[in-house]
Amino acid sequence: MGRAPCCEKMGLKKGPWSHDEDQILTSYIQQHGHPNWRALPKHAGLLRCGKSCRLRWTNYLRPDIKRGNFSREEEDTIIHLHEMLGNRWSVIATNLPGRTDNEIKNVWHTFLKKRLASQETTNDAPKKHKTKSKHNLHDEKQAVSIQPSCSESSSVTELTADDSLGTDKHEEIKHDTFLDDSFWSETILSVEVDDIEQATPTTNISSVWFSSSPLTLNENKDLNNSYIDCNIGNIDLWYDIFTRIEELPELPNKF
DNA sequence: AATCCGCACAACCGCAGGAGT
DNA sequence: AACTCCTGCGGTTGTGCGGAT
Repeated sequence: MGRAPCCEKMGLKKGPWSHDEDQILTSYIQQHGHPNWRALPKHAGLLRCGKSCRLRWTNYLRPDIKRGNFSREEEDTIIHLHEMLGNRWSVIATNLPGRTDNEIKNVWHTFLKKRLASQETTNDAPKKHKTKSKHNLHDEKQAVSIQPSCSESSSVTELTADDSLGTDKHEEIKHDTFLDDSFWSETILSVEVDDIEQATPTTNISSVWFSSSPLTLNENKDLNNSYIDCNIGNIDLWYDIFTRIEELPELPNKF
């Protein structure tokens, strides 16, 4: 598994993409697709490395990219998924149609910074946060409510209203210690994205997942049937899930 | 009005792992 | 089995913008 040599050739352009480059890349991919990213820039006549082209396409030029502000539901989804999955941005992105992992990662890091800052200031009342975003990502929420938006409070542990996990907010579950990627990708994340989209702001994300799509822990039908319409806030539920998972003999033990 | 500062976003970098030979 | 190539992912950095001073 060697490392891909990338961009070390002299003459390859780096930095922000120009409109012309975007046009060239877009038109080329629309005509030929992108079977080989490495060869693409040469064939398309771009002085970029394939990696850069792929990134530009997937994060910006793709026609299904959803631009603009994150909705409250999307933010809630990110928060919940991050709580469960950690920094698996690509997996999180699969549940947010039109959003890229890079975008989600950026959003989260802004949350995270604020959370860290808020932790340092203990449990003071939410400080008024100045909005400086050039895209005013969260201005809408701030305009309608003095209460901190999730982007302001940002901390998973500060979620309250619908944050059922908040009942256990001081127990940060380290899923990585006993679950591997396949579990999440095959189980929770097998959800139809439409389910997420249909979720109302007050809809509990996890109930959406579990209620409308079958769990795929094929070897455990009991588990499959037990948690339909379950609520994420039921800590007994999660305890039960995790204990059952640990009982699954076929799961690889990487640890 | 000018400067400073912080935020948000785009893009880059390096690594890991799958696929092909 | 071993090697190389390619792609995907996550962390990090650079830059521009806009609010604050």
